[in-house]
Amino acid sequence: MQVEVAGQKVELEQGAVIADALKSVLSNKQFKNTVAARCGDKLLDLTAAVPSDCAVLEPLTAETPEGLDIIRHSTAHLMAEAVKKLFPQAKVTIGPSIENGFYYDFDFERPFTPEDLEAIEAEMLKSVGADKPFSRKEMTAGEAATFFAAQGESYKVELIRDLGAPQVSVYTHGGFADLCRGPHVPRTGLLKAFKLLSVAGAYWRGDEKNPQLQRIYGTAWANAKDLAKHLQQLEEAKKRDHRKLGTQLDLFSFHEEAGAGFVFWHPKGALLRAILEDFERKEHLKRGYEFVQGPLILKRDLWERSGHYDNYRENMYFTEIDEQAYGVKPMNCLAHMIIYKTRIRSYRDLPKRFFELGVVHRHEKSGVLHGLLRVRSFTQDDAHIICRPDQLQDEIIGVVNFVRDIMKIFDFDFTAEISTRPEKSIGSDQDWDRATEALRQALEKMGLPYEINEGDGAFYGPKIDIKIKDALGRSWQCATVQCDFTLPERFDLSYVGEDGGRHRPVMVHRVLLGSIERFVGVLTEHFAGAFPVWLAPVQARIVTVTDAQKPFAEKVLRFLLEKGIRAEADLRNEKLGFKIREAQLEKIPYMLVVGDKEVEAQAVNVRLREGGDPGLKPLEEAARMILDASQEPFKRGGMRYSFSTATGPAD
RNA sequence: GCCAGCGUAGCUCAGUUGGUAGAGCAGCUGAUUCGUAAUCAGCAGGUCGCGGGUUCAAGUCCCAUCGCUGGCUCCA
Repeated sequence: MQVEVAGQKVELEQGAVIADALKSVLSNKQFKNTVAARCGDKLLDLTAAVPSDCAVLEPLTAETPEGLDIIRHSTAHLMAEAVKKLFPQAKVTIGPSIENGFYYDFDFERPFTPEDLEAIEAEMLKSVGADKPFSRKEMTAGEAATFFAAQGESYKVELIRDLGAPQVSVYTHGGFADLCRGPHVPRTGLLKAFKLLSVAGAYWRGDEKNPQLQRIYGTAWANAKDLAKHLQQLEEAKKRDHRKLGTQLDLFSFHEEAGAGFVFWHPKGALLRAILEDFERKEHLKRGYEFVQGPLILKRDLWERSGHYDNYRENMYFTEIDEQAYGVKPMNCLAHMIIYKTRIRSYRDLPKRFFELGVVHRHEKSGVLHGLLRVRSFTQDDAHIICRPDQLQDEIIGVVNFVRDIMKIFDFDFTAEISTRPEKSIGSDQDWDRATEALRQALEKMGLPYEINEGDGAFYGPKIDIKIKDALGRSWQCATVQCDFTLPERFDLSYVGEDGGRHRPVMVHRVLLGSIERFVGVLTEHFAGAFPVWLAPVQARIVTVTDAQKPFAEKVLRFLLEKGIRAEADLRNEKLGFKIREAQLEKIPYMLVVGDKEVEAQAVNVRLREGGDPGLKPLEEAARMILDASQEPFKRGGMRYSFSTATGPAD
């Protein structure tokens, strides 16, 4: 048969081995770097036969994403071999490749220690040195089950049973055998650049009710250089960790004596929040939102009626006032619905867009708290849009547009997901289908790529989740758009239609930044603490050279403050270099040096955080420079403010 | 909540096999008046997260608890 092998037409015999086929066209060096092969969308072991329907056969090196993935997965096998050798009682489960590396879960009588990891790593290196071949063997499911049962590998037996396939593959290298679909590198000698990183508990099949396994995480790369680079990046990421920067920049703190997951905002952090909040208020007004505000606690009866008590109770705080039970709000929707219901609404009044920077409290499990990114008390930039069913699509598009504009202003990339009905939920299948479809169509119309997250919706409706990444590449949900046909029903929301009859509106829950706390956290890491001028709590610091310039420096400060610039003056009796250093460490965008020359010229000497040095500038010009810079993201943003007004259908 | 690791001065960290706590920075006082990332000197600062226990003796060992970190599960 004719096959195009690595770009060359080759005549192969039926059943020819891939490695041989590749060897015939590749140089020795190229072949040595080949870890597997691809035929169409199939990834294959080098030891496999060329499939009879294969037209194009490509070698995969460690440099390709697929090749790297195979290296990582193979390294997981290598680790499992080492673990079984050192701890024969450990049972193997699964070991996939993940971003930057791999993990493998073991059932073992005790947790692995850091010393164990060292021993395991040493054992892995031995196996690499021995350069053992990975060999694949096909077995019937029955044979494989018997084979693994004989070794006491009960998890593998369970996997074989659940796979339900008649035929399975078993890979062996050295004395170690593992059930796996493959493919793998041909020899352990190809796995050189890896490091075991940590141990963690993980539930079998990700279910809390299952036994907890011992998971070992590792990272693996094509070569030592890439590995070193990655480890270096991990170090770099630590430097931009918002928890560290939060202390360094004096933005916020946490206090054991006050309670876990509660943020204390220091002056600069509180100012940063306020800047974000002002920005949001303005942008919401431009888009036809109205401000509302409800109380922090509401009677428990209301939470029972809304379904929160049944579905969200374990995340709520409760209290009692005058022998009456109350719940602290974990969400803002109830107050907004109550406000909606204070009068009869006409179809002409819709959509109503109620916005609130609402403080919510959620009892998150202790183990999930994480700096600002996961707290127990936070402020949502929350809105509820109550509209007619025929307006739903446009409203969702409006919100997604809003999200896109905002993310552009902050210079964030984001990914979108649609989450569908979870097991624990309320409402009819029909409503869920309609709402899910509305969300899907909105993203389709806007041409945004998205993934489907089955069963991950809120209990009252499906949602679009927008995620952005932190310094370590972990994704955090910020914006979310949730359709809700259920709460309007439960709270009997209505509007009077053109026909004079009562109709049921639809409600959209949505947040843009998600929580101010989380957003500040991600923002801090995104900019490594060097906030753009429009967000920087301190935009300019005046630094004097000696005490002699104090009066002029104070004059400059008043001038800048009057212009609306967030400025402060460092008048301390310290050397200029020292004051510059401090301002630099505080990541203040503008340093305005004032010495005798500047007093003489009635000007300031501008130094930039980024390093440039615009030099001597008259006060007016310096102020304009700073104000211009703080407008920069809005100029490039291209915000869209179109929205439907609440006047109903054409008159 | 679960698994593991960690909690020493405001911050960053030392502290030997158990022998009774130390540095740098920050702070305070004084000197210095200086041109773009650290001026010098002195002083002060700790119930070693909190509570039990073992021991002649605990920052060090054990138990419990609170908190933090990395995961798991869950979520904005």
